[in-house]
Amino acid sequence: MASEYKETAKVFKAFCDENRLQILELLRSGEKCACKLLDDLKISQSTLSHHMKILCDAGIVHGRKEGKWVHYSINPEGAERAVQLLNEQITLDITDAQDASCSTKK
Amino acid sequence: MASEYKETAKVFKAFCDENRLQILELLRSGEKCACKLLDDLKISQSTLSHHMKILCDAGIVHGRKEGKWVHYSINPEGAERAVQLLNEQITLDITDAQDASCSTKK
DNA sequence: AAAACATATTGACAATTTTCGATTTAATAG
DNA sequence: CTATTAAATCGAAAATTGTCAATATGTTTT
Repeated sequence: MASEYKETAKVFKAFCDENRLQILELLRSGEKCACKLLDDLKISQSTLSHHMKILCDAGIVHGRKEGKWVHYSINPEGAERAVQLLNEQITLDITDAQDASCSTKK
Repeated sequence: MASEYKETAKVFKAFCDENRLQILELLRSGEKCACKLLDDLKISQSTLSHHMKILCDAGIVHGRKEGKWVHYSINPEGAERAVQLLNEQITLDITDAQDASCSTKK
């Protein structure tokens, strides 16, 4: 259960960097080649590659290799999984016993 | 639009730390006092306070002060906003012109 | 085969985040 | 009013993350 946290954190880290959010914005209009993404971003090629790895490892983005190019796109299954995971984090659990008392008594 | 990214990132950062994920897990069963959270976590009081600030600033958690205690709970509106925001990041935009070509021609 | 090109990897450094102990603030209890 | 208690803030250290230049890898073109 403890290691679940690490995996969960990994998914949401995909959305925690401004450059990655901009990359996702670019991919929302459809599949894009890495070289196209690089044109629109103010980062180096190696930095882009680093961010694409994080997005892919989180399952949010998929890379399709074609010759020397890689075409990236949003992965619908990974995206859906992220939404589901987020819902799990914030949905109240009505089955658990409610113990609202302070550990230090009033 | 650029600063939108920062605000978006701030929300998802709430879900990117293992301790914060555990805190949310504890809050899923209902409102909890900070002192109660501290009992269940293996972190110092100041570290807990730091994480609660991040969760509250992201709008995911709400703190209710009662005397010298603070009772924390998941904020349903903030949680809903996070889900909405996540959907915005990953939902394909069918209105945008699709230009899938490489910037470097084949 | 050699040159050119797109992307990935490496290594170093900068920036940010997490953590804790010490202190401060604010509230209650004696 | 003083002591005690819960939580926030501060300052510094440790850990993680983001960044780039240089280099490596794999592919295509000449």
